[in-house]
Amino acid sequence: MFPPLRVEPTYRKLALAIESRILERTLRDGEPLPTEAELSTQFGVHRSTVREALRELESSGLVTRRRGTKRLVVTRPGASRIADTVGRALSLEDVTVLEVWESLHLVAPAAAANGARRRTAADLAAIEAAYQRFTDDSADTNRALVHMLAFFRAVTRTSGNRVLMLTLEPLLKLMEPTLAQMVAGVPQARTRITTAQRRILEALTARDTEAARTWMSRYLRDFRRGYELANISLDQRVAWRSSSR
Amino acid sequence: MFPPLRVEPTYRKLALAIESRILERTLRDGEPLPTEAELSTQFGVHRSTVREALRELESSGLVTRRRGTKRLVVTRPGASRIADTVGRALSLEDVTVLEVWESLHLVAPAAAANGARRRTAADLAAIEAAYQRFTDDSADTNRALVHMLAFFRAVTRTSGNRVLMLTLEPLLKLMEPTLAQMVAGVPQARTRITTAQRRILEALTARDTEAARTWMSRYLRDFRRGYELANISLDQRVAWRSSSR
DNA sequence: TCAGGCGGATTGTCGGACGATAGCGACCTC
DNA sequence: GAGGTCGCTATCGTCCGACAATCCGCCTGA
Repeated sequence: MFPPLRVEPTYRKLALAIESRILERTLRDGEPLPTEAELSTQFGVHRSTVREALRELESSGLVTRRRGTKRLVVTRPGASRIADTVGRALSLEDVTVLEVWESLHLVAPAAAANGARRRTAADLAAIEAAYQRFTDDSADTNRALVHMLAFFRAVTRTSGNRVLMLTLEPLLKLMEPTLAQMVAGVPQARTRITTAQRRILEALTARDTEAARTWMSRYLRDFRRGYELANISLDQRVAWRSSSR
Repeated sequence: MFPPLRVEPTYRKLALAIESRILERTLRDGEPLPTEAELSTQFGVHRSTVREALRELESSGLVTRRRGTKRLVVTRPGASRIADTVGRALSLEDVTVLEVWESLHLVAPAAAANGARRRTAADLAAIEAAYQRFTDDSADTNRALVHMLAFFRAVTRTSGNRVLMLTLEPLLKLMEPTLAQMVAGVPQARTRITTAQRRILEALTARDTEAARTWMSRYLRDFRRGYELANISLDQRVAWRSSSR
């Protein structure tokens, strides 16, 4: 038995070659990539081929172009890019709001509980800031949403677990549309959100693990109630609008 | 104040155009993409430009080439592709084994608990199959690993939550190298794994939510113990080898 | 020292070419 | 008629070369 031999096209080999340079840190975050012409001569292939490889890397977020600049620079695919990728995949799978909610309800309370132990003063300040912004500036639904999401992020960050942070991101993005609908449609939502956020903040301040978990959990369960009140079915598919980036 | 106007290059617009066709299901899963020449005339751009756009889509997994075939077909980015993307990102962030373990310890027990309620007979059969394969064929570490991962997947599937399944995938991939090290280095590992898996299977069979959660949790905690015995530091960065795909 | 102008370097897009091969149908054999 | 072979054509992979737009660094002059 021979292994099925696969001849990868040149552009793919090229992309892999550059990718591995980035992964092994030979090319480091922030460094500019060689120019297309340079790569073309170095690898001994035509510039068109180089460009195809570059598009591949660009789309996976390993290289990006800073606004209004020409050269590509090496970057790490940030949370928001990953969220895009994952969110798109999930929406193509016709994942329901319920599934996303469940996952969020799994991640966020655990993160909060973890955070209650390890949160720093800076973490707390960030959470408080998000909380304040929500209470001060939640008249506009979109603004309110932004602050809510920021609160989630800030709380999750206290867990010190970057995997959780990265996991959270697509969930938030997928929840956003229905969440907006809910906040807009349920009058008492803002008050309840404020209360829950305050309780969570207090729990984190007091380093009370269980309170943090519980209140985050209640907070999220309240969302479900809100959905019912706003007549949003949890069985509907999540919405997705591809961010042009 | 004007919003910063950004002129996207043609290849990007093209990629977005095709992507949105896929997202809105005008182009459906499995359908072949038009040929490059066709796209080139339809959009009125040069074929090179089309190709750059296609590379972008290809790298994001929205279109793929079936082995030994020419035409690109529309596909949904599968779990393993997502796992690649996420795993790469996490490894670039120098995420530690501990962080991944924590996340796994968060997801898997919850999935098992959920699954205890909704598991079907087919689910059970799949889990049992994975369990059997592990007990029968765990002499070779790599084989053992494959079966272990299959067990996790099968259990998580019972939760009926595709978000969890997708979340699990990168975690497994990131754990794999250290897990292999552990299984290879700790003689009693195989026995303990067998036991834990059997308990989990039994709990799921009996629809015992709490037992399922507990045993999965213990199972994972046992990994930590194994790491200690095998002298694997949880603070080390996760390993990553990019799968050529 | 800093604003502004200038030229080269780099990217974006294009036209076209050519070899390799996957896909497909015609044709042949049993 | 089923199955296999042959050859054509469409399509992809790669290359060559060109040119406009524009970013960048340098130089100059106030």
